[in-house]
Amino acid sequence: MDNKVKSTINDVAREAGVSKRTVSRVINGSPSVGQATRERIDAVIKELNFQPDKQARGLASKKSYLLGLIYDNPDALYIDQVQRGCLTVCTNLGYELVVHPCHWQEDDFVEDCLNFISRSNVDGVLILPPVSESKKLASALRANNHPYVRIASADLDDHANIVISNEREAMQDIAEHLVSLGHKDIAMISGPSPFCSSRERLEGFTDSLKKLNIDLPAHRVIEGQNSYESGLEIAKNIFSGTDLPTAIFANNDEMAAGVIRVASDLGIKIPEQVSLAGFDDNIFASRIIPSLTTLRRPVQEISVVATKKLIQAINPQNKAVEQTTVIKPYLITRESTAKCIKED
Amino acid sequence: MDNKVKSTINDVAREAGVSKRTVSRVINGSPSVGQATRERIDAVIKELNFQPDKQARGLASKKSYLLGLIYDNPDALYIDQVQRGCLTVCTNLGYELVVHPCHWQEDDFVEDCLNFISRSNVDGVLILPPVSESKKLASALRANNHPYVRIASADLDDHANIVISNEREAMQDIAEHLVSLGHKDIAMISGPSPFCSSRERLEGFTDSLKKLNIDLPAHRVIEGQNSYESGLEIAKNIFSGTDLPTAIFANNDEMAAGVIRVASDLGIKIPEQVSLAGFDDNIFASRIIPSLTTLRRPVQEISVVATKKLIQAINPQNKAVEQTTVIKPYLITRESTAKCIKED
DNA sequence: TTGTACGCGTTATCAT
DNA sequence: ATGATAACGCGTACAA
Repeated sequence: MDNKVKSTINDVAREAGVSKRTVSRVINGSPSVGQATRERIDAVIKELNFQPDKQARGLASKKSYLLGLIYDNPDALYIDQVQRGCLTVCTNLGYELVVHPCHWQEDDFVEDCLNFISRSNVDGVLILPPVSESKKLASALRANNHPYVRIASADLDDHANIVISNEREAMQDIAEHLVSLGHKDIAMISGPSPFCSSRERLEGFTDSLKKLNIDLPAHRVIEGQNSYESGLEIAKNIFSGTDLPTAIFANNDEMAAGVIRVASDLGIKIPEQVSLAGFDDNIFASRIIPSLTTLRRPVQEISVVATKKLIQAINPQNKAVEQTTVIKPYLITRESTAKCIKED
Repeated sequence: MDNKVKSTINDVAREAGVSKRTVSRVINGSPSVGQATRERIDAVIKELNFQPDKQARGLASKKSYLLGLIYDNPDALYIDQVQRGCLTVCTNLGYELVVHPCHWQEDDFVEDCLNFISRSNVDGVLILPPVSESKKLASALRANNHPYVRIASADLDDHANIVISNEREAMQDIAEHLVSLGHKDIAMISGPSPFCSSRERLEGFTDSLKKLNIDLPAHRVIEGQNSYESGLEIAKNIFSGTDLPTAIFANNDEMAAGVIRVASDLGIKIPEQVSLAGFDDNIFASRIIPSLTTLRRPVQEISVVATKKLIQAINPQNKAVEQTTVIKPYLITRESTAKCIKED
């Protein structure tokens, strides 16, 4: 196997007895190449194990065949799934994935991302929540003509530039699930109010419950920070009161895990006394005791769609294939929710 | 801010009134540039916000300033930490990180990795366990002169090419911890025997216990698959027996989580009846009930060292700074281990 | 349908 | 210490 010698387009051209311009045409799938010529060149390409050099290609065409992944998300599992989904598309189309964690709360974060893009020469970027909610970043990218696709939980951009996880609608499923179990006094530990996802979930939950004739009063909504510690703190508050809700929805599994911990410490049985549900289907949602009823985003599917959109945005000449834009999370029922035993 | 126009080395040269060769020298820190010239050029570089183009640089110098990360590891948290550690070094030195998950059990995996390297033009690769244990991959890389650094749990390469997590020695800590709590009848759920890490941990545990005059008999060692499901299965076996061990060490937190689940289902109290410890300090180790005593690898620190080594391997002209090679995991004590109550 | 010639932004060779 | 000039591998007007 002549792996050692990297053959160039010139080698292919010489070997096939054509000019390198024609080889270039074949590589890039130009239609104006004779059938016979194309086959001959294809054969030589295989024989020589030729792969166009990304650097040279980039230098000449202003394309790097690199995609950037911008995120600032403590959920490693989420990131990992996004990366894997993304790469299934990338590899097929000759793209590579360059990762860029950032700190979106910091002042220079937009500059930092812009800097990353020009440094690395990525052709476009995928932006994960919650960074994807940044209006500033999106405008900056648009202003600099950088192709991008956001993954977010609300409809905050042109549909060519976004894939939406419809969390508002997904909340209907958990609302119906809890109500069908007989719960009427339900509490919600919401996420940080600046996040779209928090608002979508809170409003989706409230609305869905209302449709089922259940009220979610203000005192039953407590804002958390989406962290385990925050879950601990709020759970202590809830459980120290005299009238407990019969069910709790936590904005994510992290906080739900905090609730489980406090309940366990206080001897409160989940789901016997209080039902509990989370959001994410985080890795420990199925491991924890009791295992968590939760809503799972089809993360990998979402990132596949997003990557396809991004590559489409980078290559506008390919006529736009219609792409999905909205994907709904779905309910996973486990041990932490059960029939409400409280009498009316 | 003239962000829009990307200035080139020519702009800098013209503006500074020198040839571009000199600018190039300044960029690359060549010593043979006059003090005054250097300062003038530096000023222009700042003024024009000039950044050398990676593509062009790569084409000319055969360096892409891209680093590859090769792994096949279900533990997303581990990967994420590696990436973050790696990037702290990368960003400072002008490198970017390209990720490449692979399937190291498959036949063409070496070829796939080689392919990735030539496709992406990465200057070198970081290899994570368990892929890092592959002798075939390492030889192939060496044969093709591809710089690489492995992160592994045993001393299986030249110290310039490896960072070792000394798990054998770390096992001494958990052994001492359990014995100091009075445990004498200890079981171990080991990892898949083909993995170095499994062997290191098993032998390390056995030896450490022996030094403490505790025997780890063959029937107390059960081989697992490092998966939650595998933990479930083995735990069912152990707990269905008549004489239970007083402590169990599981090769990772995933399997330990399985043990906790089965114990909970069977009404066996951890740590009251059986102490339990894991390895990794996985995300749920601190969330699960009871929280897990475990061994944590300083993953981020390890990946920082590994990345530095890799960049050093890529640029051999920089005189080798002495680098750490061995880093020991450390014990984290939580709820799942307690005093042995069983009488002698 | 195919080929020629040049340019992309940088590094490297060899002078001076 | 500095500079002219040729690579590097590929894409692309323009020509044929």
